[in-house]
Amino acid sequence: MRQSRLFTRTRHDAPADEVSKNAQLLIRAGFVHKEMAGAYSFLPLGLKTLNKIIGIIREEMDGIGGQEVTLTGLQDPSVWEATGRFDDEAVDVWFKTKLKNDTEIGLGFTHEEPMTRMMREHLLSHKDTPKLVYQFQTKFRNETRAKSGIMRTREFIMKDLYSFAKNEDEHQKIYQQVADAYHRIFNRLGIGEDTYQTFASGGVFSKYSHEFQTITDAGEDVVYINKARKLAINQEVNNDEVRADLNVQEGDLEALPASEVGNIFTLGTRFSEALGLMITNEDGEKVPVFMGSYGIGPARLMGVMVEKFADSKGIVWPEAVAPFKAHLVGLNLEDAAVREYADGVYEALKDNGIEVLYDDRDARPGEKFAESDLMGIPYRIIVSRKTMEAGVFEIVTRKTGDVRSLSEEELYRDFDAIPE
RNA sequence: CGGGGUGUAGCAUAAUGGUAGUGUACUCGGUUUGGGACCGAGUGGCCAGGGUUCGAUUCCCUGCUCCCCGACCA
Repeated sequence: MRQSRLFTRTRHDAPADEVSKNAQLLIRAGFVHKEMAGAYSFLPLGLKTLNKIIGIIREEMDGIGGQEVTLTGLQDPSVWEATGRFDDEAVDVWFKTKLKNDTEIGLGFTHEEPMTRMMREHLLSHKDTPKLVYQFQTKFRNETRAKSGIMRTREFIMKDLYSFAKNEDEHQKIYQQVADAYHRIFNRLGIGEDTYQTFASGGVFSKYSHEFQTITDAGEDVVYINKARKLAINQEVNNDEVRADLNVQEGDLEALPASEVGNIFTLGTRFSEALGLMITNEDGEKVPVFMGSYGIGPARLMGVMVEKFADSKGIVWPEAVAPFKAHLVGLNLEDAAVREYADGVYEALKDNGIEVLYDDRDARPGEKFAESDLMGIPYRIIVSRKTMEAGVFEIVTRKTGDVRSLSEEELYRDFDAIPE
């Protein structure tokens, strides 16, 4: 993409009403726009990154047999009343509104109820399980206090997966498969090292649920971690009983701030019983489906990555999620020969399948470098009169600042092999 | 939801009971051209409603907004 056509601009100063690093940098770099408290719009660069995160999650969900759907965000109260969750006393984050005919409806904050009811039409036999169904869908939560930039908002896309098993044994296998997929996702996003599968409070059907907590100073939670064993316990369940269960001493745990980037939860038959999602088992008996739910917030992940990887110059994206792999920065473009040369490099990079943002603007070098650093694209390719005459390309790795010269042939052939 | 703040130009900020200054951004001209350049000229602003006052951006009230701390986050 030609930067001269990008409608967003960067800013020197962060808006005064943003305190979090993620929002400050994402706004300064032109990735997001704050519409109101807890509601952010995604601009071209931000949407590219968000979609890359979503793409990775989607690949891993598909990889374990997940089938993607999109449920409506409008919620029928009757299905929620069946589980007692339409009551504002039971759930305090509801956004509710009314149809023109005065019928009350809700805006979905999660989708267990409608998903469970919908599946009544499709799951009838134990032969119909296991099934995994997921979506990337906008959730609305009327949080009393939005905070931490894009990490805690009132409207956000969530990947929510629901699993349907014929019994608890089958469910446990799925649960583990999803946990494994989550680990792969966080590894691919470059935060696997600092992301812990964390014991958290369970429910009626399981003693524990699991959160995936990424260590970051921007985190809202505190988790107790034993790094050697890759073990973590959420503050809310860090007690004698749980530590005994996990065979860990209090003194071996380190309290660290963390952000919850995912969770996996055994629902059991709570929803299937309440909503009548029954299947016929091998013995001809009607039994409720054994369910699980599994969430990941792509935008929160994006915020966590900014928080963890940014440096004093700006954002540093992992290659897997950067809006572009390369930032082609053209200098001396007022010289028609250099511009023609740079344009050619841009076309060649695209022809070689390299996602590239081409700074083709007639701006000064310092400004271009500063903006490039702010945006955090992993590799900067500089072309100028100097590099044109020398017949080389100057490659700067954003993360390390390493500079190297490559020939044209090396650039196109070895780009993927450039070490970080 | 409890407590505390906040609101001035696109953005960041200053001053002020007598209609507002600076930086940046933007426009134009000129000089520049490998780390957000320099000179000159220009455009552009007091959250909303009510009150006090000769006069309110300023003081008071109400509302709204946004931020922070706490609670909450199934």
